Amino acid sequence: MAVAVPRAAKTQRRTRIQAEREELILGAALEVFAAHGFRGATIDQIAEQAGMSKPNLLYYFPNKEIMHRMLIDRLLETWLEPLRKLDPEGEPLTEIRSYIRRKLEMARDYPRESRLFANEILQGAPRIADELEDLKKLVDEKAKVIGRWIERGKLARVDPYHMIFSIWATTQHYADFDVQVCTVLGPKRSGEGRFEDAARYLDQLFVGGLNPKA
Amino acid sequence: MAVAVPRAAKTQRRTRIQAEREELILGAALEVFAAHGFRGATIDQIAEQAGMSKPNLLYYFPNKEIMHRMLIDRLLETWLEPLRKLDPEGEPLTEIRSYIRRKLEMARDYPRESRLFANEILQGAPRIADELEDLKKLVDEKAKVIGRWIERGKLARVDPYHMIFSIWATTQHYADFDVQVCTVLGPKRSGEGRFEDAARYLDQLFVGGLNPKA
DNA sequence: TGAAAAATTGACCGGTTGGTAAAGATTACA
DNA sequence: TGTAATCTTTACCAACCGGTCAATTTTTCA
Repeated sequence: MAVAVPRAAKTQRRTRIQAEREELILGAALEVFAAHGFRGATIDQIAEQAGMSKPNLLYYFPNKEIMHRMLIDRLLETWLEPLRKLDPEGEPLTEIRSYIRRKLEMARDYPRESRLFANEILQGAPRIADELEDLKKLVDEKAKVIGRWIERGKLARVDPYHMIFSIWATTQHYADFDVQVCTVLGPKRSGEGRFEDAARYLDQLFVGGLNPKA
Repeated sequence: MAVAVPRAAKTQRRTRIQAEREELILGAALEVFAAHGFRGATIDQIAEQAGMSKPNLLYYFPNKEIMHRMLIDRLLETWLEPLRKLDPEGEPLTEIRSYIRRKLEMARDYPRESRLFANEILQGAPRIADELEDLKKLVDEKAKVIGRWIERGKLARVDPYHMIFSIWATTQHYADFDVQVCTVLGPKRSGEGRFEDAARYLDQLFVGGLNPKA
């Protein structure tokens, strides 16, 4: 009789338990979505990971899509922060280098978020077409900045878009393809030090490749 | 009564229809697995893509795993060919540049294979642990070659393993993240010319980054 | 403390999925 | 041509999956 949908209660403020449980669930969902993709993840798995029953989980999030959507939204917010921080007034090569460093740190510290995103893009981004348009706007803006740097002779004459792609690709690779990276590096080199090696290498690669001397 | 399992018939050679149908099915399976991942793909989808009924498909491949396994095996065979071709006797920078070009061509011509592999790695490579070990051996071998080139002053002093990772990442990015690449480039630049632009950029990046002058 | 609100659970439901059984249609070939 | 092997289809099943319901337990707070 009584419609008991506290999650959707419009004007009602959230309980302490609500806030805690929602965080717990989102963490579990991130783990499972990142590991199996949207279709491959089951609500039961997420519930078990969160240590609760399926109906209990569904009491907080009415369905799978909403959990996924919330994770994607939250992800994009923090994920694009390094690119937003690219400072048009800064020293070009320094800006690019710290962008690369920050992106690599994110791959190290938030691999699940990276894989969540990769899963979604890989399967054609069916649920985030709008967000990709926003991403395009940000990239357009930053590509212009990079273009101006090039005009001023501060960087080699490269395509700014493909430059950004190559930064994304090389840094996120260490999160998305972690299993492959660790297997290939072998047990001795696949400790956390691999990120320092990667940072050193990428710095060499991009400094060499983007220096305007050529 | 009679066990009718012609696919598994040991010593019997394959029918013409068998060969045709198996190829048809594997093509359909590649399409669906690449788009949805192993778990996300359904036998019904694959059967429909192949234009036949599900039981008919299962007459040729007894289950989903076997189709997937066969695709992965076939994929790795051709996928690693460019790396195998890296010639220890060739001119180092030229060898690397053609390796990059070949990998980029594969991303352009076989994007489904790339996505199939990416899906598998992304989800922890549960079904191809053995194959990854073989991959490691090949990379170990080629890393030594690259190491010798560096010792001889033919390449900048970079980590060969991370160098290979960066080549994989930047080239496969154009297959795996195609949706994102096309959205960001916009309708005008996302034609097939994007691969030529990518080739030009990657050539600049790696030639600059790997030149031994520094 | 007590009662209302919030949180949790077990039982259940309709649809999907991987896979099977068995009978019918087609093809190869002696 | 006849028939045995191969191929295809219809009907089906058990397990799983997303989600609901109603009842129970726990928490909040007047």
